[in-house]
Amino acid sequence: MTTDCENCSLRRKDLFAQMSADEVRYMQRFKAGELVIDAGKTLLMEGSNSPQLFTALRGMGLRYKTLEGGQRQVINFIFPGDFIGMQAGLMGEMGHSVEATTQMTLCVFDRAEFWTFFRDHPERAFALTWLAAVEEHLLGDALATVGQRTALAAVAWALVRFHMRATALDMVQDGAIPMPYSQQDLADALGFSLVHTNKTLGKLRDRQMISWHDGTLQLHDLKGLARIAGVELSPPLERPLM
Amino acid sequence: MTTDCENCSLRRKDLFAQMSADEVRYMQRFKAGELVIDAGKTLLMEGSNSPQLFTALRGMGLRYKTLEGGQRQVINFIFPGDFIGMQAGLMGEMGHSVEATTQMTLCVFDRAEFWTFFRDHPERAFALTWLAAVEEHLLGDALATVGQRTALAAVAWALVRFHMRATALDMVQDGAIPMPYSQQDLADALGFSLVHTNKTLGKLRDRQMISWHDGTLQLHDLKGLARIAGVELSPPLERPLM
DNA sequence: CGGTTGTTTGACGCCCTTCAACGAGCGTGG
DNA sequence: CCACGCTCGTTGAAGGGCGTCAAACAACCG
Repeated sequence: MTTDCENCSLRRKDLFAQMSADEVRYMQRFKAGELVIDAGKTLLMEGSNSPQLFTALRGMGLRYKTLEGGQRQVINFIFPGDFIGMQAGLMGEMGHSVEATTQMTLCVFDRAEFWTFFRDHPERAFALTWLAAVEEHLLGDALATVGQRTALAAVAWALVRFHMRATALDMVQDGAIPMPYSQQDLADALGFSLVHTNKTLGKLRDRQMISWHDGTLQLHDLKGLARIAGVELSPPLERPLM
Repeated sequence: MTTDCENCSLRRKDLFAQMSADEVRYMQRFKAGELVIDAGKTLLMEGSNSPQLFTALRGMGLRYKTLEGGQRQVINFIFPGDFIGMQAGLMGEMGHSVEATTQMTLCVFDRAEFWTFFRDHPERAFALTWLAAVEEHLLGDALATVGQRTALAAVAWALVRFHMRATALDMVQDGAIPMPYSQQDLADALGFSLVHTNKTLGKLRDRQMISWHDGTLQLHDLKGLARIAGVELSPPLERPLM
């Protein structure tokens, strides 16, 4: 019993670009099924060549790379609506691993059908490229904060970004955001040690700008955080949904 | 007097994926002209919405973002064959600035024609998406080094990567690579200060692994550098040429 | 010749890493 | 029931990698 693209609640979020009825019908045909994966399991491995592509329907995960020294760099956090596996679909090899942080249910597409996108449905192919461009943009931002911002600014940046994305997906209730990730995950995303990340979060907590416990995050002073991060509080980029 | 795509020497490099004669003809029609830009000049500004797209034919440049504090993060170094302006072409706004480091000559495409790619030439549209996926892959690598590697490993990584790309483009003569960038550029790419980057380069020089002067870079111990960087010495990813 | 840009080196200090320890929550098995 | 192990968050102390400040040198140019 899978969700029809027609009735998919994700499609109605403001974050995602409108799709024509024709496009929706086409995606429905393209959809091979749904996959439920448990928390902590890995969906794709770096270097693998998966025959399937996914878009996250429910749940959250993360993309990461592992270096030779054993260090882990978290590339980004995966929210519902994110498309997963494009690198394998296009280049034949994933550049990072993907793992589920909570239980996730994913829309499954067959990679073999991927090519027909470009031949038969140019709007969808355009959307795919658009998506890749958005990811590149976001990765550029992440690179800039990891490279240039101090720990305090970097943590504030990550939390603000997280909040904006969650807000765009209507995941915020009474100012409380589901936050399934560990401080280690955040540390690995920002390139800081766990200890220092923890102490930096402590500073923001002492200033009563955030509270984060029991898998729930609250930002009590969004403007203050944005000032510390050095970013504008603009809504996230509109993006296509696959 | 512009270069015909037919005779473009870039197309013959191993780095770039083969194109059918049909594709070459189509790209030729798509090409609006050539642009020569002087060293130090800005080609695209962050936030701008350029009506034109480019691929670098000759010369080198760099992509960068500027933060509110005035810091600069270099996103990557631009080599001949790189496609420039995709973000503006797809999302309507550049996420970073682009500037010429040496004099550059660029192939100019009209953005308005961009859409016809997807409608009339699905192979080219596919190549474009492929290109975006490659960039995402490379950015992920960069993020991992900036986030996780020490200064010595990061500098070695950057030099090895630079060497491999230059080699794939036949820019190496007697082990000497043209290196038009300043140490400040490298520092801003890796997220280290100029002083510390300089001292790190000094260490590699003292070990007689590199020499870099007068705009020329030589790597005397590629394997040693790769070991310090913690990377495999694999050839760069094949990529499409626009 | 002065002004500018880029490289190099030394001194000093701090942000961040590492090491270490402790507590809370939570399953598992005695 | 409680002991036990495991994960995760928290805090303190010590040390080092890296940033900042400063100055000098070389190359280039008007």
